[in-house]
Amino acid sequence: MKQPFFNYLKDKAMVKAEHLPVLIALVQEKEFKKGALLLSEGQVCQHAFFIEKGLTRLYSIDEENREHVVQFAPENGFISDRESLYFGKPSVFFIEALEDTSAILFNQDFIKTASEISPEFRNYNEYLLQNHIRQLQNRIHLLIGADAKKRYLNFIQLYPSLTLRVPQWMIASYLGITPESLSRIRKELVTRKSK
Amino acid sequence: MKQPFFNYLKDKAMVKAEHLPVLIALVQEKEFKKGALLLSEGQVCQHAFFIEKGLTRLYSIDEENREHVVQFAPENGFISDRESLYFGKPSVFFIEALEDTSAILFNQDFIKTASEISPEFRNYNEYLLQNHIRQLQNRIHLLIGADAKKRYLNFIQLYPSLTLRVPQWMIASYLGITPESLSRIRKELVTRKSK
DNA sequence: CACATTTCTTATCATACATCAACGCATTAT
DNA sequence: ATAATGCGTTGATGTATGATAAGAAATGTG
Repeated sequence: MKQPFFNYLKDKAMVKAEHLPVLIALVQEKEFKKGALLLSEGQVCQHAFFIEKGLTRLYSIDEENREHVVQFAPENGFISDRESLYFGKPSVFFIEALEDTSAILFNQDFIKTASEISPEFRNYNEYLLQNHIRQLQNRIHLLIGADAKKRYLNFIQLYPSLTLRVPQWMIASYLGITPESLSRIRKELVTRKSK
Repeated sequence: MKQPFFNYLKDKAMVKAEHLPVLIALVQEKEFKKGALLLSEGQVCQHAFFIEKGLTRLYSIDEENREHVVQFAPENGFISDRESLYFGKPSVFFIEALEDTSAILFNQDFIKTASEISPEFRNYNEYLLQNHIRQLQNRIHLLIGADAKKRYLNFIQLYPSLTLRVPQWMIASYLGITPESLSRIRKELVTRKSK
């Protein structure tokens, strides 16, 4: 149990062996069936999730009932609504398991405590924040400056494994276009390449 | 001087009086004329900037020589290329003074040292990161889900003062549209309202 | 297995926004 | 003053993407 998270803390976050059992004892593990919601709109997000196995997405539903995918998180990824978690506001997002998923749950208190126990954890947590900002800024950059085809090409380059596991219409939603448009783009790319 | 930064640390970041002089001693102050660059593409960003007076923008120039405005920072705002600063990579961005500007410069070392000296500073720094993420996610959300008019209305609501100080074409760039389109949107809004 | 549901594709038409070009009005430089 | 430059506006036209609808393919379910 909790083995992937243990390994992740050890190898990626470089948490010292002595601190590992202490930290691990503070988190819960939970299973979610495909389609289950880890977070619903209106709830205050109580946990961040570390995905041990499976695949999840963060998305919203707007006034016109359209879904907008904000993020995917597969194995070894983190997912949560930081705004809700950190600021204690009701979330406007859903988090859904796209496959049967096993996740580690931890709250802000855990992050605080773990940061005090382990400087390595603290550093890694800051790294995660910085990295998150980097990704978001990159995405904004693409949304502002690149057309749909470029954004799609960037996506498959950045997340090749997701391209296969995630339904196309969700990728379209992530890219900010309709499924039909993505379908056209893919068609064009295939025929272009075969020339 | 450094008075505005001093006040900011005291009032916003809640840094204790005893720590203030120590921290202030570690940062530099610098003036930039309108049009001057605080950071150029290709450079590794060495500082984060706290704007005491004036106005700045972070932007990039793409292959087709188009500018894309990523962020504005007026008085009491922070601006930097976090990716370059934190990860030590050459920046793809420019930071420009849009007005005569007075800024406080500080590097990663300062943040580290200040965090060790003052827990309040550490907390505030984390708050800034979380808040940055919140803003970026919000913007992505708008870019994905809202049309240009909605994004503009959101902008003027969020940054009413900027709307007056910043050239329209830069706002258009920030919104991801052309200056011509923004001009038309504004025209439409004016005539709608007067009905 | 058969049936229902979801996902993907394709086609047609509609629209938001981009492009290109011209002009007026400031501001700045000569 | 005059010229030059930058910014905002407007009009004509083009293009990428959206909307709608229908069918094909894939997937799930009794």
